[in-house]
Amino acid sequence: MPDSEKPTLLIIDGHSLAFRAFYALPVDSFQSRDGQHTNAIHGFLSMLILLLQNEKPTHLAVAFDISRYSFRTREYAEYKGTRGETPPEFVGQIPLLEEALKAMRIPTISKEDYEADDILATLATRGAADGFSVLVVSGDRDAIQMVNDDVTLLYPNARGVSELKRYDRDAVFERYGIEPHQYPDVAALVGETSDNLIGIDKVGEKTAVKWITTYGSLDAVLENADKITGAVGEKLREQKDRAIRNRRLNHLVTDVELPLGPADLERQPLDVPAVREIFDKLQFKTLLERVLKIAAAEQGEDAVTGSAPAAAGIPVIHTIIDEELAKWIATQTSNGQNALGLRVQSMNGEVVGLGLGAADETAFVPWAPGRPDYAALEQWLASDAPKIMSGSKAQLKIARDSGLEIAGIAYDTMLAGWLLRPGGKAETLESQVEYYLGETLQQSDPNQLVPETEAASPATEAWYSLRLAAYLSEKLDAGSLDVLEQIEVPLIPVLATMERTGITVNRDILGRLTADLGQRAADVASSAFELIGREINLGSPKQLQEVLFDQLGMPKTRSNKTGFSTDAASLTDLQEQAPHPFLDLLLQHRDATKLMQIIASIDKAVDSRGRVHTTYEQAGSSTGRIASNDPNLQNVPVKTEVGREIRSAFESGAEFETLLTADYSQIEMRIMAHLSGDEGLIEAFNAGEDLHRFVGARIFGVDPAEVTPTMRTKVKAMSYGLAYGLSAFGLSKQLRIETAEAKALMTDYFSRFGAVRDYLRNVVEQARVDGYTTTIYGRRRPFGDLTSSNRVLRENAERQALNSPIQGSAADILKRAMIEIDADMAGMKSRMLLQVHDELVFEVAAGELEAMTAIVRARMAGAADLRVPLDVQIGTGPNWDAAAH
DNA sequence: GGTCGTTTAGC
DNA sequence: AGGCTAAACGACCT
Repeated sequence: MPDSEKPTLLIIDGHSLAFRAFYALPVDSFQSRDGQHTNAIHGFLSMLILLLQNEKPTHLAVAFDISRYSFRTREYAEYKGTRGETPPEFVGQIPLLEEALKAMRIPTISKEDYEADDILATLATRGAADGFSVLVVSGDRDAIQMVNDDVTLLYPNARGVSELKRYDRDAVFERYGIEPHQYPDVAALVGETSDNLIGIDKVGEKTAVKWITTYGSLDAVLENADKITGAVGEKLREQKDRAIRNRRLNHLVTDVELPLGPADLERQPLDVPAVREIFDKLQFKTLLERVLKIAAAEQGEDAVTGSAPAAAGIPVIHTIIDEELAKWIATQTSNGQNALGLRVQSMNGEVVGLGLGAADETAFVPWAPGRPDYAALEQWLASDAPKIMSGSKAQLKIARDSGLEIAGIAYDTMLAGWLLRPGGKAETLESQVEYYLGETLQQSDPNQLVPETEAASPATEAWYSLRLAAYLSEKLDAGSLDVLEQIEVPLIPVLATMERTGITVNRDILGRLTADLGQRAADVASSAFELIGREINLGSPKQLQEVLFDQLGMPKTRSNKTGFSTDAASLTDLQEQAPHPFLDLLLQHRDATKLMQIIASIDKAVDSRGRVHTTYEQAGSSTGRIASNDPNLQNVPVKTEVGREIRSAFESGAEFETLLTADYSQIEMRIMAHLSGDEGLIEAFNAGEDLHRFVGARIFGVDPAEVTPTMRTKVKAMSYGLAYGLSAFGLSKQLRIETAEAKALMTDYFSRFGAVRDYLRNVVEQARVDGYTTTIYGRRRPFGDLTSSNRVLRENAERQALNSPIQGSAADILKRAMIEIDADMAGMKSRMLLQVHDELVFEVAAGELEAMTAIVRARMAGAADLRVPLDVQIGTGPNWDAAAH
């Protein structure tokens, strides 16, 4: 086989190259945030990248010494004894280097009792025998002995690691005048200072080479020692034991037993997220880019075959417009069994194309009104045949708007990515391709009217969805995968339907409220301006600070980044310390304008049919909750009278009988009772009595009937605060009581409900060990800061960790209920409209109230099997306020 | 025009 | 020094 066709095995002496890099690069210029030195890692990796680019190895490994002790030091204690202590700045870089290599999926090999060079020699020998072209990278001169027709040595020159000198057979001969296999014989005679091997006195390289070329080998030289004249001959005869010992020690072992052979060292695709993580930690920005670039290039080369596709690695896109489509789908899915990637392309809310992605083929189907017959495609879309998508909810909605039904959504990479890393920035298909696969999804530049780059085809996007799904599923733990498949994916069409349905809003009510509030705001503002003698922007914290603290000379409130706080709590405090009518007016103004804002945000979202459609953010929160936006219908006011008037504007649709609301009472406390197993709390819920009254009776040692409203308020605040990691200070602040009293309240609470305290402590402790928390259904949330030395960061993380399983489990439970309710409602006219964390809102069609009540109650109460019952409160009425209870 | 900080509505 | 959000606004920067 010609050399050019042989696979290339590249093997590297890790320590030796890293050590060279350490001395070649200035220590001080390479440090990460936390002061970790990185010069050796940087030098090593940049050399590695060059090697990957220039040599394009098909197989690759890095060998490391385990310690400085080996069979050689046992045989000759002084071996390498001249080497001083390893510099402390070097120590610690090796594990990080190994971590980086692991992320790059480059095998590292070590063997007890042997040196890295023995591992290299073994791999080189076996590789050569197996038909590889072998490249050895080592800074140890003994490695020269490995060189032969199949093995080339790359040796760092004096300038460090930026250049490697290539020693093949000819180059060795040119440099030393000997064959590579003779090198150890020469070295045995000359000695090797760096290994503390002393050679024959007076014998230098010139003499040694002359002898070896004359006689052929060290053995032959020693046999003919008598013939060598002069003082050097005398020394040779005197000191031949040294040469023999040296030769024994500098012989590299070529049959070390290794866990991996050359064939196991095939180049693997990078673990892109892991590479990002470690390079980020090391702060290697440009190196990261270079690594990802060559990784992408390698991927491309692998996949390019025959007629090359436009972008590297991506299968050719078939544009299919006729009956071939049916055949293509049937073939690619094995008649609907196998999943395909699917992407709905739209323009101005209309479907204009569909992308389909299989493992090795992709297809694009143009879509237009008056389109050809796509019966097979439509049938496949509407069937349960599995589809893998990215951001499917929005596409599902658009498809439905265009009269296209999509069922069988089996996977959504956006949700999978979120479950893997909840709470981060929302991912897009583009960012996922970049982040998880290290490749680039072509995007048209949204800032250019005539984009220079064309966006990727929906077919390509569908193909990427498929690849991402495979990657993400491997990364997800069993619990998260379960949440994905059992909760999040089934919820997609339910949410899509709710969003499309929307809820009727009575704009007349909103208009009236806005007018009233506007009038009140204006009145309050003018009174306020009169009081302070000038007109300011009451919405400007900066101007308020001038008025409050400079003009009116009020005591300073707690400070924030821009000065002193003017929030409601601070203003209420001020009102007590330095009463002033301006404060009341300001609070009233805030109240009125806030409500006006919320009304405006709802009002401007009302569509031509009088309904507002929120968008649920399914993959955004850290805990598993759904968020609502544009407009947010999860923060519609309710606590004040005006708030309830706003809610009264949300009505059932004209053809419906009533609105129905259903909510869980104290679901988070019930989850705490379940998770902690606290007998007292469980009894409280099973007793069916008012929770806070029951708990208050226990804590204050009175009969439930004797629990005063004050006692109840305190207990309620304490109970709710528990799930948030509330401190005695926070409790005292909220209840406006002394810290000592708050502390005593907490002590009393925990003396009665100790298992709750134990549980909360345990959650944090477990999260510290695991690095994440888990909900009842297996949803995870990772935490890094629980071990932080920064107290603020650590304590914040602790409170988040103790809250997450509770809030997250509650979210899981309502989601499960929604899926079940939606299924039960099949064939009914009534519709699910809103989700507000622990509440669902429905509009009920005539004659369906009884059935709906039964379904909703049964499914919500039965959504979880807890040690306490789940209490569901249901109410009905013509509007959201009236339907509340 | 974009981002940060503050404030406040809900759970 | 209380967990999870969305949204509006002012202030500041480019």
